[in-house]
Amino acid sequence: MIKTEREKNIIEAALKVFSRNGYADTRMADIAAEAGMSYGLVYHYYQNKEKLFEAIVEDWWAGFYRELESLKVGDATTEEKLRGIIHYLLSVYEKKPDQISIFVIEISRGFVDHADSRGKGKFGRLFDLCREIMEEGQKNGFLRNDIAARYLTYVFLGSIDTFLSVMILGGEKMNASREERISDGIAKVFFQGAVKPRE
Amino acid sequence: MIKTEREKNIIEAALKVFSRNGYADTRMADIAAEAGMSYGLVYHYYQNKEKLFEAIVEDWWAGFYRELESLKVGDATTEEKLRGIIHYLLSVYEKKPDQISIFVIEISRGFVDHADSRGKGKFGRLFDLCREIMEEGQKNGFLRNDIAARYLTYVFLGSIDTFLSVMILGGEKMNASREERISDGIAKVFFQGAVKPRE
Amino acid sequence: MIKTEREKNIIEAALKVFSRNGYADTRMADIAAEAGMSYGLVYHYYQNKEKLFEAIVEDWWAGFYRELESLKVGDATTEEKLRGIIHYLLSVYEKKPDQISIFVIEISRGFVDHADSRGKGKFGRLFDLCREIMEEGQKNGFLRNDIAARYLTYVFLGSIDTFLSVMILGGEKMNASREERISDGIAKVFFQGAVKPRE
Amino acid sequence: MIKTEREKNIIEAALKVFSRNGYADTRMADIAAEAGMSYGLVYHYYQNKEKLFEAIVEDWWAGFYRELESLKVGDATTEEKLRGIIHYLLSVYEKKPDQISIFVIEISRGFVDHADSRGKGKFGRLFDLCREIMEEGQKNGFLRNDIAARYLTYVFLGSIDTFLSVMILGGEKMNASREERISDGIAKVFFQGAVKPRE
DNA sequence: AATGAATGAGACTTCATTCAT
DNA sequence: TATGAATGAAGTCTCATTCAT
Repeated sequence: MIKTEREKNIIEAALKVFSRNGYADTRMADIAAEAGMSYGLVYHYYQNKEKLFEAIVEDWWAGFYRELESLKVGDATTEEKLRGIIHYLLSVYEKKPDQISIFVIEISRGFVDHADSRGKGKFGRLFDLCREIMEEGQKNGFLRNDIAARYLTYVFLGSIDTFLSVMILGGEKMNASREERISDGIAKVFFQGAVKPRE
Repeated sequence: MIKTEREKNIIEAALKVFSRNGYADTRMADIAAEAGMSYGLVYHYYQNKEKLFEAIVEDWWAGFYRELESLKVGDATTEEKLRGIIHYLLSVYEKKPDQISIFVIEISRGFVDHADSRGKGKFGRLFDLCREIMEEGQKNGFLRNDIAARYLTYVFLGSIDTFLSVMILGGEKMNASREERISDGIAKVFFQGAVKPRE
Repeated sequence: MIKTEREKNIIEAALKVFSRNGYADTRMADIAAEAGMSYGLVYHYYQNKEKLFEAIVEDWWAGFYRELESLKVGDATTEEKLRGIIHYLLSVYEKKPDQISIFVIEISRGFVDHADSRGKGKFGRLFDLCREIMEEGQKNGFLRNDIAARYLTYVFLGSIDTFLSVMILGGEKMNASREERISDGIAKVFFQGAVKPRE
Repeated sequence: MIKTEREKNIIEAALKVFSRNGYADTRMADIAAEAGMSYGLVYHYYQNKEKLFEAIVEDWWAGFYRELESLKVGDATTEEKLRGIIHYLLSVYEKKPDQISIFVIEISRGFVDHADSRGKGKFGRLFDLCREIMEEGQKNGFLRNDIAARYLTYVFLGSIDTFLSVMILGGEKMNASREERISDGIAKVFFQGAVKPRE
């Protein structure tokens, strides 16, 4: 899927506006204005608003899956893999907060709407991939197996998701050291629990 | 805030439709139809769509805060309090899934929009209440204090939120025994971590 | 046309609200609120908004005609009669500014609309009565007859009308001495002209 | 303020419909139909009904002020200047009766409403300009100064206004010779008074 | 490629009026 | 008499989308 310069412009602008206003409150004209072109031209490249949104979502998932898959098949330990996911998501937030914003606001929730038009299936695939890593971790004895792998997945992804949400909500800036601290916090709680270990 | 029968009708119908279609895709006419009345009557009771939505949100938070506050000030242990929150949210889901749906879809995300009109401040208060319980837990030595209380809060609420989201997404039915199992799963992971305890 | 207390309440309230907001921007509910009753009751006495408005207009014209007719048939001089009209209108403004406001805003202009529903014919009758006085004045040699009586009428009524409009616009309060001065100003210009008389 | 052809179309159509039905009873759809286009297009050019109306009013005043200012600063006598104003207004009526109609029906009265949105301030400026001419006339000894300049202004403008109103009401057609006669009638009464001069 | 004029479905909302109580 | 719940016609306005240029 090679993109022309124009297409990249549009996607970038759309990302910004969708993440700022949400899908419903975004007008094609806003996106065009943000991209510095007429809205007619946006239609030249993207059939309609829905398709444009999907293109963004597509981009997002494409990158995410690439990362996830490579993590999954790699020979890292389960802990490393899961830390890798946390790290990946937080680093995307650091570099492209709008993209995460779309993910959080429209995809991870909006998916309820419109059958699959806004990514329900894709979201399911994320869960699946993650769950497979969990199952692997249970099989190799690292993770507890008195709790279903999918439950572990929910807790895990939910934690990250809420962190991201809160940061987006608060308009918080991210930087490498902060990311380090947060990543570690999520990982620690997830792996060892919130209860203070007995000395 | 005493409500007439009609007002209850409307709120109930609105809850159903908003949770089914999301705020943006809900028409006042749909709500009126669901409530079996003309849309004019809806306007007789609620100034406009936004205000009607707010009334629902208000109801939700009112109930939630009541529960949370009573949990917070009670003399239960930190663990019991946190389990109480999990239990409360899952049980509301069991009894009134639409209400949780609104919470998850529109409030916990939509709050980004519209300044506070969709509950950003209220959401903040939830976080605060929860964080205070965490701080108490840290003070009394139950919870680890190498991780900020607000981070613990995020992981905790994020886990529950994702569970709820996934169940809503999947249209899953809840029942008491299932609720028990899920509650326990979330609590276990949160308290003891996902790592398999060494025997 | 005997009116009950209730009917007088309504007319008074309607007068106030119509004059404040204009016909189109007045809601039946506003009138009812102003009258301290439910709008259902307003309908009990007046068939609809149009009819209620007409009743007010009717009242207004009834009083005005009574005055005009009595002036016309009286044995006062033409000058006295015309001064009488000026005086009457200004004194009504002093006592019931809302009533004049209705006259000015809705009747003297709004009459263009709705065929006769808002008083076109009545307005014509005012012109006629006034013109007859002018004609009489021309006949008895007081008024110049190189100008059509109806033109004199327009100038005469137009002057008063504009005074009233400006006062209403400015929210100006009227009192006896002021009324005296204004009456005299209008009369002087109308009778002797604005040009400075040669000494 | 250069206007496209379309904008002129719209203004013209709006002028016609507003003057025919009044502001409140004019629907945007009517204007669009009159202009032979969809109502969407009207909104493409004018933000909303209020703004469209304002644009018309703006146009009207712009032309009027241009005339008035040039009259005021010219070196004509006071009498010529005032006759100039009468002539201007009547000639506009002759050429564009709708425009005068708007002025008379909605501006010169409707200004009471909506703060300034319908031209209260502009109307005040007209009074001021006219009053300045009156004051000049008083200073140079042409006009009587036992009557306030603003009172002279009211009588003067009121006379013209009523003529215009009556003609609009009667749907009267204007032509050059008639205009001549009316102009002269207004001027004569205003300058020399309605009283028959003693021979 | 590019523009933005043009269209019209559709949503929100108002408010006169009716009517059961 | 009196109330205000209930209805629905009608109007304003938005905005995705099409299309001539």
